[in-house]
Amino acid sequence: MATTDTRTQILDAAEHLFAEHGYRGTSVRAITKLAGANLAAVGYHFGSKAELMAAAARRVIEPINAAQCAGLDKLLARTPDPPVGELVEAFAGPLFDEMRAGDEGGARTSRLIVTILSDPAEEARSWTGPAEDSVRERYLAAFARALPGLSPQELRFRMRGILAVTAVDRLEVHQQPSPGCASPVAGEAARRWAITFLTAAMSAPPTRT
Amino acid sequence: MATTDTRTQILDAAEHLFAEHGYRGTSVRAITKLAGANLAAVGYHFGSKAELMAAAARRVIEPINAAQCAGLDKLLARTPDPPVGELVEAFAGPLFDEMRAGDEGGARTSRLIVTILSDPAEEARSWTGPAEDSVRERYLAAFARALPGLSPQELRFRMRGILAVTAVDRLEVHQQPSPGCASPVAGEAARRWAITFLTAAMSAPPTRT
DNA sequence: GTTTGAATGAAACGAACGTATGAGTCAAAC
DNA sequence: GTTTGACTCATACGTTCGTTTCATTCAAAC
Repeated sequence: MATTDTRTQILDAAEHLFAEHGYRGTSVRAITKLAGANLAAVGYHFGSKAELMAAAARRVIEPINAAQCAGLDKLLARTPDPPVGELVEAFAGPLFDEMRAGDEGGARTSRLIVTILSDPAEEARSWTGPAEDSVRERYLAAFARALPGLSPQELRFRMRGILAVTAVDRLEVHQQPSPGCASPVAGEAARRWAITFLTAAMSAPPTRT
Repeated sequence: MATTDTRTQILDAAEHLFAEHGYRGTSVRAITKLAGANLAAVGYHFGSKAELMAAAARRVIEPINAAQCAGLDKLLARTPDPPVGELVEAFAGPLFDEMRAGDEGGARTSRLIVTILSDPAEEARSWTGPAEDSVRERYLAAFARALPGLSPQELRFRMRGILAVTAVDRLEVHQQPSPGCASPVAGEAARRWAITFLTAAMSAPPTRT
């Protein structure tokens, strides 16, 4: 118990701090201090700071990946050609669902994902496993069937647009709290706004060349 | 000339490195080495690393801000209620135009903007002047007229979505080059894809509550 | 009771960082 | 010819970083 406890507390602290300050902006000392652990514990349990980041990222992303995968399976079980809106919801929804999971700890989950995606540090891009790629490719194929006439390049552009928009609340968090607008717009409202926004965007007719 | 030359070369190098590796991932030593200048030159010409970042950001953002402002002026001179598509183009267009400006140096311009917007370092958020806010507020008002029935909160969400999507190519650059898809999709194609994508997204009916 | 091995703790290592200092350079002003 | 002031340079300072080392703790196995 004591073993797992320290490991888990370090992971929790790392998730929190990496999400808030990025990879380079977070020191191992700050993580162990927040976790109430010794400085050397990171080296002992994870090997290095980069591997700790990878472990924290895996722990956060795996359930989201699984949910995205299950959502697509459910859709495809019903019809071989799901409509765009449902594909968007199945893909983008889990990113917001995780936000509501924990009472308060879940809020930083999606922030960590976006931090990793946008972190300029090289260490943040080395750990992506084949699971993420495979899910993305499956959605890509489903969207391609739902949006005939769209070139593969433009489709990929739009897929990346989905990821970018889910990053939106993080941009808000990083900026000074906008006056006159409650910063935590509640995960549920943001989720539905994003799906509205993205469904319309994905459904746009191909750009004429 | 020699004075301005060193200052400009430092600015160029800083723009390049900040865009690629972020604020914390870029050392003053790396900047001065790339610029062919002495380490102390940063302190002399700019005062500190944070002020250098602010100067580099200002140099990049000011022309974009001016273009966004002029574009809106031109639209409003024609009609008091411009359509959504033209508002999107006037707002998002300059972010891509700057990309094509320099032969190759312009490509990093928009990347620097996104780096600043998404950089977790506190220093990256302190310098935003009143000019940026005023332009954003003017567009906000114009979009509000073009999209009646949209709550102010959802409108702000969508505005942030525009910024997020223009960040899209940066996410691509940070990831390993996607196989089977030429990474530099040419600024012009990305520009038109983004405008298609965003016009449809902004034009979506309000999310029903 | 002794041994074992995982886990923790305190301290230190070398490297890299942002910044500061003071001497040196050089064209223009006088 | 001298002085001035903007600029560049080599170097050093103090801090913080990721990592390593080694002694210590402590429950379980023998």
